[in-house]
Amino acid sequence: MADASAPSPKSDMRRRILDAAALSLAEHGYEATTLRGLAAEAGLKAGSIYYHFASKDAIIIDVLNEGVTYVSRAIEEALAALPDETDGESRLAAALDAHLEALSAHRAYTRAAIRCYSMVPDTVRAATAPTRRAFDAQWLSILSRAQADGVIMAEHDRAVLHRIILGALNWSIEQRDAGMEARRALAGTLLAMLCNAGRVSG
Amino acid sequence: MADASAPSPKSDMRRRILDAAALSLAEHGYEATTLRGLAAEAGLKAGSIYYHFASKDAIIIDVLNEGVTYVSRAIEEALAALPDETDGESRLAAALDAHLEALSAHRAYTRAAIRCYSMVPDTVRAATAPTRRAFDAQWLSILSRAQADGVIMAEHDRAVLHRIILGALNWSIEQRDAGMEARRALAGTLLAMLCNAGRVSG
DNA sequence: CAACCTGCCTAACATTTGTTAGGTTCGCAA
DNA sequence: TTGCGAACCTAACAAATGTTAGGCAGGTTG
Repeated sequence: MADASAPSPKSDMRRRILDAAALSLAEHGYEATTLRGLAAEAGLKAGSIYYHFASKDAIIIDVLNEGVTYVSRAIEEALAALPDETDGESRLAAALDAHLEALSAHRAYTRAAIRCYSMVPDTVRAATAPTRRAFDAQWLSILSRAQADGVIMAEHDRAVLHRIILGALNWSIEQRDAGMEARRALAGTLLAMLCNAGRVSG
Repeated sequence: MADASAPSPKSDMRRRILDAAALSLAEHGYEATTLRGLAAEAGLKAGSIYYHFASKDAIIIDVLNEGVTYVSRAIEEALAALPDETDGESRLAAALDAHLEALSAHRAYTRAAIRCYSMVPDTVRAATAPTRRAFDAQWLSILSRAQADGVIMAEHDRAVLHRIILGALNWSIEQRDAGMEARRALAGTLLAMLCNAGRVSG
């Protein structure tokens, strides 16, 4: 269950630093996230952070990767939990719900990952790019299957659908209220739009 | 036509500073945007910026407001240019196109406005909030009319539709290719999704 | 010529940044 | 008791930040 890289929870300080970094990144961005600020939030002094991390960027890399991984795993597990005979529309609905729910459940990490990726130094972006590419591939695969199942019309470009879905879902982190009611409404409306697009006019 | 606050173009330095700020904000964010960096880009020294602006935040406020205003005015003018008998779906399409085209045409300003708003100091956010509220109202009004015209089913919450549209459209600024072809595909697919949502399953 | 304004510059200020070197404290092992 | 490593601290470093005070060249106006 636990991370392979952390065989025993000798100290939770590393996690507290990551949590503080995620929160600061999500709210104030990369440059405004300072080691002294993180230290104060986590309950130690700035210099001590270097016992747990090699540099500021090493912290940011971990936060950004975790933010994407949370969502990716949530979708993967939600789909894996479905019965084999689940219809295509329900599978798509489960993916949308899982994505939105993960965004909300780990808001600091996901918000940091979404909003800070393009403002971060090249070295950090390079270190987090593989995780993001895998996540993109995951959604493209979902859309591919949805089209194969006839849930979404095949004439729509998957890359375009991908951008619309990602944009619509990820935009929700800018909103104040991330309540379950708002999430259901968003996922429901988006699903209806996806599943009916082109059926009438086409 | 010209700004009331700038009766004559005695110097273009103010605009060059704003352009540099928009570019820096769009690419690197608020804290990474430094007065010395802007000065170097605009072709003067850091201290001289204070002849044109009262502070760093005064520059940022202007950039963020302009970014929103560009899109708002583009939509307003596109709709005003339509014949009175234009059908609802064409009106909605024109709004989507104008929004996307304005994002691309003034990419630095619009990207700065979209990505930096929530990372900026409270004072800056407060100074740019009215412009954004007016823009929100503009889109809500468009959606309201589209529902009245029967283009979009009335049972969908306008606020939810608003978030989906804004998210899908604004997400496009993260992409490398903002070519006209990609814009048309995005607007076309989104329009199809909007106009057909619920017609079958409802 | 003198006075003045525009537009820019230089030089400094206090503060904050990431980072490092060199401790200190504490618990566990031999 | 001695030794040792984990976990943290203090104090400083050079560099960069927004901002300000004061000055200088050049054109316009009296």
